[in-house]
Amino acid sequence: MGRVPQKLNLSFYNRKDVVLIARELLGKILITQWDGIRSSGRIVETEAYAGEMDRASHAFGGRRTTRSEHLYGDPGTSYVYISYGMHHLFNVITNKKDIPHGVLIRALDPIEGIEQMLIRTGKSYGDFTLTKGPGNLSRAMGLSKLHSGMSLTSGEIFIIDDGMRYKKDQIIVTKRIGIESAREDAELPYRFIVKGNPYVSAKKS
DNA sequence: GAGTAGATCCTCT
DNA sequence: GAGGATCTACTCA
Repeated sequence: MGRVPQKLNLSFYNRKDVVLIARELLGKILITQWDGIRSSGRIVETEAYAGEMDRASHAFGGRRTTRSEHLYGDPGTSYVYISYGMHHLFNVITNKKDIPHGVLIRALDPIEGIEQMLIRTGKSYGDFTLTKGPGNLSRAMGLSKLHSGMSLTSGEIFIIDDGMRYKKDQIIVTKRIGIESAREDAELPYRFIVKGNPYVSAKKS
């Protein structure tokens, strides 16, 4: 690619089309850096959550609670939330403050800090479940609800663009998964995955 | 390989 | 007190 990697800045996150942002996040690199350890991975699966009109969103119908508060935060911040009592899910906040748009990062292709990820998860090298699925991903990267509300444009969590682009025929668009209770909105084509990547969630849509 | 149940805890009703 | 933007292990075939 030959391009200098650039950290995504506010002008990437503050756009209105959360579905477009979710699509563009494919191929970007998510990096966490704390305790002197750097871990990173290329994003290969995302889902868009489109605010108060989206039944699958925690903010559906204008619910604004302690849990979903960070969904309403500034663009370019994180929203980490615990599901089923044990899984941390990492989201990127988009659009603008008070608009609860977010992109759930569902899977990564690990690049740096794999040793550390293996230690965090207790898995062994070559295990594709390491960063497959939002719960595993957060555990491997060391993300927890302590990191909810953190800025992604400075500090310890950020996303860079190294110029890598997936071609149109490498990207598959499907409906979202794991949100059966969202009824008809579960059918929306808001999930983006990279074709053939072994770290993409195995679960069928 | 497909289908199902259990784990486990925070949040909302 | 119920249920969830999930994962794993176990069953059956």
